[in-house]
Amino acid sequence: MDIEQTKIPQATAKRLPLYYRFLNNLHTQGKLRVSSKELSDAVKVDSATIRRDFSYFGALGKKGYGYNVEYLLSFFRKTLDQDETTRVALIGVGNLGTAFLNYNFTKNNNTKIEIAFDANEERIGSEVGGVGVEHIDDLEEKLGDISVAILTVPSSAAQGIADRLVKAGISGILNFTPARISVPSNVRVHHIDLAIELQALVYFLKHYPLNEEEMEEDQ
Amino acid sequence: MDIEQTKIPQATAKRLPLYYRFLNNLHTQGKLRVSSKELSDAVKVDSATIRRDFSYFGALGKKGYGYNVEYLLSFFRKTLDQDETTRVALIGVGNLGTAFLNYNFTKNNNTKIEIAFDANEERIGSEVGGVGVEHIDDLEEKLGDISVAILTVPSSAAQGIADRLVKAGISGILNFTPARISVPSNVRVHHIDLAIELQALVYFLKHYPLNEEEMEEDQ
DNA sequence: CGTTAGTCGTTAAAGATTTCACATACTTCA
DNA sequence: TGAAGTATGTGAAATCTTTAACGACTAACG
Ligand SMILES: NC(=O)c1ccc[n+]([C@@H]2O[C@H](COP(=O)([O-])OP(=O)(O)OC[C@H]3O[C@@H](n4cnc5c(N)ncnc54)[C@H](O)[C@@H]3O)[C@@H](O)[C@H]2O)c1
Ligand SMILES: NC(=O)c1ccc[n+]([C@@H]2O[C@H](COP(=O)([O-])OP(=O)(O)OC[C@H]3O[C@@H](n4cnc5c(N)ncnc54)[C@H](O)[C@@H]3O)[C@@H](O)[C@H]2O)c1
Repeated sequence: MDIEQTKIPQATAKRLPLYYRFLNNLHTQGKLRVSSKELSDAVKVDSATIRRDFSYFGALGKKGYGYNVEYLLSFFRKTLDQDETTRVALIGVGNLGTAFLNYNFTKNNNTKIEIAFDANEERIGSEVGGVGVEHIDDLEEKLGDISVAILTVPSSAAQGIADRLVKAGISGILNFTPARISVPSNVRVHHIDLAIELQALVYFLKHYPLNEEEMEEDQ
Repeated sequence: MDIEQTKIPQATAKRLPLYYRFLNNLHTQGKLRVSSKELSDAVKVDSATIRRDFSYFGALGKKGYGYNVEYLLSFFRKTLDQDETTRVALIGVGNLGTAFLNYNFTKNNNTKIEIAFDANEERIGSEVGGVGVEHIDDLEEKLGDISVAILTVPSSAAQGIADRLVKAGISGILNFTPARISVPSNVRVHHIDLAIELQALVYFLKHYPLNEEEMEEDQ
C-alpha cells in the first residue's frame, strides 16, 4: 500500500516507541510544541540523534520552531501502526508470565496479550489479568492467526515450544528464557536476557567507572 | 590491583556473560574443547565476532585446536568476577519485583538480591523468595553498602526513589520502569523497557520482513 | 520592520562494530 | 615423520551509528 521509504537504521527503529511514548506524555500534558533539545532531556538521547532519527521520515519539524506535538504524534501513530492492535500470545504462566499478564502492556500500546498457555493443569481454565490460560497441548488449535509470542517457559522447554510456535505460523518471538533458540530465518527472535543484563551492569560498574565529567549513557 | 587492559568495546562486554553461561553449560556437559564455530551456533553470534571478542583478552585459544573449555571458563570467571557476589537491592515488590525475587538470578551467577523495599504496609516484614521486604522509609538506613539496585516501582515513583538511591550511595540502577530517570554522571543506569521491546519487535516484523535467505539476528 | 534568539535538517567527520579472508600454527593420523 | 586438515588471531575493509557544526529558516518582540 505505502511506498516503503528507504529502510530506517535499526538503531533508530528501536528508539521510535520511546519517542512515541514521550510524545504522548507531552500531548497529555497539553504541550503544543517541543524541540529536539527538550525531547533529548526527557528520553536521554542526544538531540542530534533525535533530529537525525526524525529526518529519516522527512522534514517533520520547522526550523526555528521545533516540532508540533500533535502532528508528530499523529505521524508516529501511523508509522508505528498504533491504530491496529497486534495480538500476542504468552507461553508459560509462571513468575514472569504472570507479571506480564497482569501488566498487559495496555498503556499507549498497540499490543495485547490475548491468550496464554501453560503445562500446569492447575492453571488451565483460570484467568490471569483477564487473559484465559489454555493448555499447551491446544497451542496449535487455539493460536489462530496470532503472529507474536512471548516466551516465559523454563529454558529446557524453550526450543521445543519455539519449534511448535514456528510450525503454527508465528512470525516473532520475544524470548525471556536464557536459551538461545534456533528458528528458521523467516522468524524473528528478540532475546531479553535479564540475568545477562544484570551481570553486564555489574561488569560495567567494575570496568568502566564513570567520572564526574562524562555523562552516563543508556542500555 | 590489576593492570587495566586497554578497554574492551562495550558491545563485547555485553556479550561476556552470555559466553560465560554457555561455557558453563559445556563444562557441565563434560566437553573439553570448543571452537568458535560451535560456540557461534550455540549463542547465535558470528564466529568471527567471538574470536575477535576473545582476542581482546589475548590469545586464549590454540590454532588448529580451538579453546580449552576449562581454561576459558576459569579465565572468564576471573574476568567477570564470578567469585565475589555482588549484592543487589530490589525496590518495588509488585508483579515484576516478585517475579525477580522468586527467581533471584542464582544460577551461574555472581549477583544476589539481598534486600527488598516496598511502600505497601502489607508486604513489609514478609519474605519473598527468601528475601526480606523492608519499608521504603528505611531505605537509607538499611541499604548499607549495596551498590546495585533493581527498580520495579510504578514509573511515577521512579525518579524520587532514584534520587534517594543516589544519595544513599548507589553506583548502578537497573531500571524497569518506563521513566527515563536522571542521575549524576557517576551513576550508571541501564534501562530495560519491556513495553518498548515488544513494540520494537512488532515494528521490525512489519517493516523489516525476513526472507528465507537472510538470517535473523538478535536483540 | 529589523534584530535577536532559537531550532531544524543535513553534510561531513568521527567512532564503533562487524565481517572477510588468510597466514600461521597446532592436531591428527597414517 | 610428514601430509592433510583444522581453527585461531588479526589486518583491512565494510557497515552501522553517533556526534559536531552550520546554513537556512522561523518566531517574537521592541
Ligand atoms: N522470573 C525471573 O525473574 C526470570 C529472570 C530471568 C530469566 N527468567 C527466565 O524466564 C523463564 C520463566 O521464568 P519463571 O520464573 O517465570 O519460571 P516459572 O517456573 O515460574 O514459570 C514457568 C512456567 O512455564 C510452565 N511450563 C513449563 N513447561 C511448559 C511447557 N512445556 N509448555 C508450557 N508451559 C510450560 C510452568 O508450568 C510454569 O508455569 C525461565 O526460562 C527463566 O529462566 C526468569
Ligand atoms: N509487570 C510488567 O509486566 C511490566 C512490564 C513493563 C514495565 N513494567 C514496569 O515495571 C514497574 C513495576 O511494574 P509492576 O507490574 O510490578 O507494578 P506493581 O504496581 O505491581 O508494583 C509496584 C510496587 O511498587 C510499590 N511501590 C509503589 N510506590 C513505591 C515507593 N514509593 N517506594 C517503594 N515501593 C513502592 C508498590 O507497593 C508495588 O508493590 C512499573 O513501572 C511498570 O511500568 C512492568
